[in-house]
Amino acid sequence: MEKNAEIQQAVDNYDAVKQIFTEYLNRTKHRKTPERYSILKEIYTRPGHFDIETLYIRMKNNRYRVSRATLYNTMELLLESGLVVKHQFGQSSAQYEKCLCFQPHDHAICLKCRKVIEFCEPRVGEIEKTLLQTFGFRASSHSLVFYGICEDCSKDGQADFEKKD
Amino acid sequence: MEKNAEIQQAVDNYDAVKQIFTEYLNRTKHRKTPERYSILKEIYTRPGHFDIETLYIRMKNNRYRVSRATLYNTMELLLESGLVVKHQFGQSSAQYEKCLCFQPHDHAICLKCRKVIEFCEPRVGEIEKTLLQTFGFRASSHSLVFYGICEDCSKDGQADFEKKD
DNA sequence: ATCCCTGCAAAGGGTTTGCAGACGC
DNA sequence: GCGTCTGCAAACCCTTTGCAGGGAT
Repeated sequence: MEKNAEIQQAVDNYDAVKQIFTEYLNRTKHRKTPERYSILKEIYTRPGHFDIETLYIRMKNNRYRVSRATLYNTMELLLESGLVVKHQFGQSSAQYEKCLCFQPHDHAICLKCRKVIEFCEPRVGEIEKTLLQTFGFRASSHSLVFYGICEDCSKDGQADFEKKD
Repeated sequence: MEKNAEIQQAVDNYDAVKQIFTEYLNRTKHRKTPERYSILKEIYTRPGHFDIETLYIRMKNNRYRVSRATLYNTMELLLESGLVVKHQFGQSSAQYEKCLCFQPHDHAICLKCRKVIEFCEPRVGEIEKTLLQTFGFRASSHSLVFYGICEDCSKDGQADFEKKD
């Protein structure tokens, strides 16, 4: 329980993450370039989801000079090292998220304000078991996304729905 | 129970679907063009998932003349009429599937052979309820996809894993 | 000094759009 | 005949690729 909190804190700490990344780069014989570390830093010092274009703009505003090509390239390494996860919500551009993958979690996206809610769902694990029993399918990962209306937007526009009695 | 079977048969029947589509076109004041019906027919007389390019080739081989633009356009109508659902697995092209949406279902995709398994999961509905209670989020739809190795591919390549005792 | 990595720009693939002609209404 | 739908091709967006120069090792 408290161990999880510790881990989570480590995740938010750039130095710890930097070390993990360095080990990954050493292990896979990739060069430790300043661009790669500045990208990692930018990702880990900001909360939430982001796409490549957003990250590109953010880094540009922070006086870093990185090309989109390098961003795509580096995201690949971060994905493989498990420091980042990638989501493909709908048909728009891919969304990335910092994560050490200790806790796979799921998402609910508001169709009005595009807000993303994150939550953990142990029952998904049970569904996985059923999948194995029924089809012999061994799941290694999953994606669960709910689309709907969040609480705030529910209050705003659909107040009439509530009155219905 | 048996009613479901009846419904399912109706779904597979082009004439029944044609009528539903016609009603939709009337209701929404869209024109009933031959292209739209031939697309609907092509979709409903073949099983499984497909993408636009596959559908385009298939129709070309069947002496139908439709452009990709019309396919995209018509898919939009079929989506809105509930006769087709759209999936975005990964970052490749969108996958479509015939469906009257009586039974929303989920998918498991084999990372080796790309086979898609379909299954229904009532527990997802329970997760939806939790989402409403916890965050006040009203889900209107969802997407649940498992990635892993199917039974067949498990036998092929990972036989060693089974022996482990 | 090697040769991987970077930045730039062009190419690529899927989807959308603009336009002129066709045809459902 | 009016106004929408079609086919074609160009435009579009996100992502990948090719190439020459630069920097990590």
